[in-house]
Amino acid sequence: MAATISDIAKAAGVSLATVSRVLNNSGYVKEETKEKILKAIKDYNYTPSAIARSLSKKQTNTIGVIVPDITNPFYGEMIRGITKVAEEHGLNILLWDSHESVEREIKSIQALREHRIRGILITPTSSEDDRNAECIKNLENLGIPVVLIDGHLKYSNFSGIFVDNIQGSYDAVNALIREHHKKIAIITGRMNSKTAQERLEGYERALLENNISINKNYILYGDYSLESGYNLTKDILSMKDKPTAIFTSSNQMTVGALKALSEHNLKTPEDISLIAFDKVDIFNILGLNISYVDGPSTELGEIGMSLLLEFLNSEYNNKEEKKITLTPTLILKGSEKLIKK
Amino acid sequence: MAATISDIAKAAGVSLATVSRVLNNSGYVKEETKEKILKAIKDYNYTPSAIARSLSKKQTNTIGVIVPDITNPFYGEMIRGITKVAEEHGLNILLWDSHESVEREIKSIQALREHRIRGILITPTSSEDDRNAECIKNLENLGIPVVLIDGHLKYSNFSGIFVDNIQGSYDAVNALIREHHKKIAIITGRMNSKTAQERLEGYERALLENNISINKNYILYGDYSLESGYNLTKDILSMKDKPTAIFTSSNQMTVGALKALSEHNLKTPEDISLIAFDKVDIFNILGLNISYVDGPSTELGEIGMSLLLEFLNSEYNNKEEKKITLTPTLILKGSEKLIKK
DNA sequence: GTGAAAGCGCTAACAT
DNA sequence: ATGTTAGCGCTTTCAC
Repeated sequence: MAATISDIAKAAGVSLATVSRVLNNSGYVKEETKEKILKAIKDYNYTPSAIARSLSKKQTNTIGVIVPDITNPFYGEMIRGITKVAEEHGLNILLWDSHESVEREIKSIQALREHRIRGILITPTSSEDDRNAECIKNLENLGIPVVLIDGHLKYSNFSGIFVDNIQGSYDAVNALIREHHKKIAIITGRMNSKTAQERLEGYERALLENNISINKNYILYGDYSLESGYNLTKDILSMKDKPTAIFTSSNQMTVGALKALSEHNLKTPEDISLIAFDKVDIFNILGLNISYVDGPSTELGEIGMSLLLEFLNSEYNNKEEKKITLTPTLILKGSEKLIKK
Repeated sequence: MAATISDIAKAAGVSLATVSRVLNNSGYVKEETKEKILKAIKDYNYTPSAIARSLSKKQTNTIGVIVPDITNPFYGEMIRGITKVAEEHGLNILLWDSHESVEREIKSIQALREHRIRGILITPTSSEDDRNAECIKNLENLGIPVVLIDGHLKYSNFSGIFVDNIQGSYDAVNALIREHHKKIAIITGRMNSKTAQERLEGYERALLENNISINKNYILYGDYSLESGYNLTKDILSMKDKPTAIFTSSNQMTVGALKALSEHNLKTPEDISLIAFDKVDIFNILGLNISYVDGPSTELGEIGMSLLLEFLNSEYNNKEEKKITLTPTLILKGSEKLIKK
């Protein structure tokens, strides 16, 4: 159906090679010949086939992106960062949403491999599972550079751009302690995620450095979903020795926590204090003034893509791994305050 | 770097054709030969090239998706719907974010054309611009089926899945009128969008049917951005003859409106009533109880993709256009109430 | 400046 | 049941 390069060659009365030259702006072509070819291209509404070109060049111009949840604006912003940089370099994005499932992650990687992507950007769902790590190691062995964004893999010798989760939650919990909170609960993620482990670590470190002993009951494990944040917060609210503050370690769980508070007609910080990891724009827009640790979503995407470009441009050598860590900023809005009653 | 089909053939001591047969499960292959080939595939960590396959078959397995704003969860959910159905049929998604810009939309379409996508799903940014319509008409002429999702194009003879915007806002405004509101403002979208036009039309129709004359001052034109919702709401609040209710016609603008209200320390419905078009999950989670017209995001994606599949499976004939319209549901939460002071 | 021809990795007749 | 071969649409040497 669509015109091919030889249709154009025929129409312009030249050879394929010449058409290819004007298509790629390579080699010398007489101005007059060029005109003829350009006209034929227009007449035929011709667009070169990236497929044929890729096969011939033995290289595509697409990169693969795998995120855990496309409906989470955090990842939407990350993708914007990625595409911004990718576009500047003529790269297309093949997108997959893993739905926080390692199985789907692996399937996605397989599909991307078939498409001979130049490189891959991934926020892995689990850092404790052998399967995704192996699968991704495979890519590297094939010479396909991999950049992790804000998430780790087992055997962590992968390049990537990360957020200093330990520092982030350490700062957050310290802010609570400075307000004289002693009973601080944390709602953290699944323990097969290094991110969750680190956020917990920052929490514990802050407590210990301040000689506050760790109360296991105050450590609640969610799964990054709104529901888990909601349920765990209800659990917290029904404790006999109720915490005076909650640290929620992901945006969806924070929303769930606030839902629970709202249902109980509790306000922050009057009734209970709260600091969140990750921004939820709407909170502050609505004047809720929730303090939070700001993980730079768009920046993660931009820097991650730039890192990948470095690998693509240099002769890629999977021995030299490169890790960049961004330190998140603690934004205090008032919800951390301890209101004496 | 990566192994090819002939590496496998050599390793297994058979011809390319036989390997191809087991790869595609076509034709007869002796069980024993098959075993050998499968083993070679494993040994070489071989994955067939979708590129080469596409070129040979003269058909890819990717479809293009263009949305106006990937950071908007509405589109995230829509994409989930699309990918769910696409995956079941072995289709990959090449994603583009138009950033609400026709120029970017056109560039995206060009990139997708180069990749010889099977079909395209698009939520166009403007329905008044000749350029995107022409560009997309072009695709159809090439035999590439196009499905619009929740957005129109100039010369509207395109297939697609839509939301009954007129009915949606008609219902919403009627609900306000039933509460005895007479002064109702609308914050609608850019007038180059048919969606915005329709939402305005429903508004006007409801007023007229109830013998409420239309006050031009109460019709405010935004651009779907949070900022515009915010600014226009501030404008409303500073009117001498202030409306008693606002109808916001997109989720981001609703957030902006609520930001303005919150800054003015105004509550809904006590100080001013409000109904929104599109759900903002967080509102209701936080107990804000904002009434809204529910546009079914995931469903739009699923049905849109299914429609595209129909076109792909049947001999595609661009003469028979097919439009499906979903009627949105009005969800009343209380924010529409008129509180007498 | 331009053309001829090989080759990219695969599929699909057509042979055998 | 398996092999041979042409061809998909393009790029890229190498000639001329």
